Amino acid sequence: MTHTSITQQHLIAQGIINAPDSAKGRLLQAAATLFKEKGYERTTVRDLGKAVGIQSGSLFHHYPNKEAILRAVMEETILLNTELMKAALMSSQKPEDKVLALIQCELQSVLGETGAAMTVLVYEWRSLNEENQQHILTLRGIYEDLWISALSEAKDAGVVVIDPFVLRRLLTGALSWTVNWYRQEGDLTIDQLAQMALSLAIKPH
Amino acid sequence: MTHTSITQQHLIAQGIINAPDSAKGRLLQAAATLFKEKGYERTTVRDLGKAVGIQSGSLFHHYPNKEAILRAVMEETILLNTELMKAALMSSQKPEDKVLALIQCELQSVLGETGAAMTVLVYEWRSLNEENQQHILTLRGIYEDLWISALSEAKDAGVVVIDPFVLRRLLTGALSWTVNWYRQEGDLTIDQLAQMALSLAIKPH
DNA sequence: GACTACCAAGCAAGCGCTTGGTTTGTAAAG
DNA sequence: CTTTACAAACCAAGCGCTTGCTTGGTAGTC
Repeated sequence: MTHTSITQQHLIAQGIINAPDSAKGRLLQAAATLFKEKGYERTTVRDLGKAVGIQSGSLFHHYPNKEAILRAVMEETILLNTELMKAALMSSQKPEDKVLALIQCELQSVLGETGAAMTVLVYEWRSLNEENQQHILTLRGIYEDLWISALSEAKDAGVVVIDPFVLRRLLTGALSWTVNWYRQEGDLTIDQLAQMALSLAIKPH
Repeated sequence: MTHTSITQQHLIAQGIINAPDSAKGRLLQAAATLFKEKGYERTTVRDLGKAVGIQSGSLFHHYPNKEAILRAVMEETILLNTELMKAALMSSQKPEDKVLALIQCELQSVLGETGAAMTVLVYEWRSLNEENQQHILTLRGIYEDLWISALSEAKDAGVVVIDPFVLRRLLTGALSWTVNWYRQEGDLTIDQLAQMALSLAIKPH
């Protein structure tokens, strides 16, 4: 079921993220799912232990505390998706193609396999202490820079009319909110949705 | 400081919502602020008590349990903002003016005085049990119908190109997300922001 | 034989909420 | 104008339970 991309394999080989079939990897996957469904606060360490089949106390052999698990979930997904976005950008030349690639990529992140972790990244950052928030914010900065430079290019090319920073923020909300309504089973494909989102962002040529 | 609109006064007079200077009203305002800042789960009844200057146990004289406070926060803000939106729609005729009115209204809801409660409404509905979720969903349905019919009108008039339901959902995300980045102190006014959002939603005449 | 991964048990703190009793506001009865 | 009555609003204390996390010990592996 689980599909491991080349990008993901590179990061695993470098020891940057955990393999999804390792003990830590399975824990993080389960944590992401639970944190998304119930929220971080409502998820207990006993829930986490049960989800991976160990006692709650044994979790603390892998992570010093519950918050470190949340941080790891966020850290791994932002690192992975930053790399995926870089890869997607490389195969696009025209500014509007780049923007479409970013939209597709972000929708895949949010609605696909890493969706649970991405949702947690977006909606649970309040549960981190200041130090961890700062850490995740730094990683997110790299990701956001990719967006800003692509949108700025598009604006210079004349296909985008409003300020790239405002546009990015409006898109962030629009795209991340899809997790609350989009269903794979429906008629609307992710690519169709990406096209619709693109049609909002750019003006007709 | 607090501005009480005519619409709000009507709802108070009818006993539908609590006056902001009543005991319950002040509790709900404090609850909205705390729930927004710390999240519902991280806010304790002792926090709530301290915020309004009473013992935590005394809260249960006004509401049967903590969740009822959350529900009341959501209920009052959705009722108020539905009425505000109806009022805003009445002074607009052209489809694109109606859409702009809705965008302005929703941004005011999210970024203005009822902002805390609106944020709670959007982000904390998971903390309600099924029955309360259903109740709030029903109220929200009335609100959403106003949006859908305005967007459908705009589509029939040819100023909107994508499906009204999808567009509404993309707008929901974009507009509610503003709470995470928009600051009153900056250069960007709410009306300017509303214009930008409108420029995404409709195509130039 | 050292190390990793785990279990079984439980502790201290914090949680939502209850209880029994006191104060306060209001309004009719004397 | 005072007295009596009563309910609403609140306090002080704490109960029962769940929480994140710790501890001491054990099974399996290189």
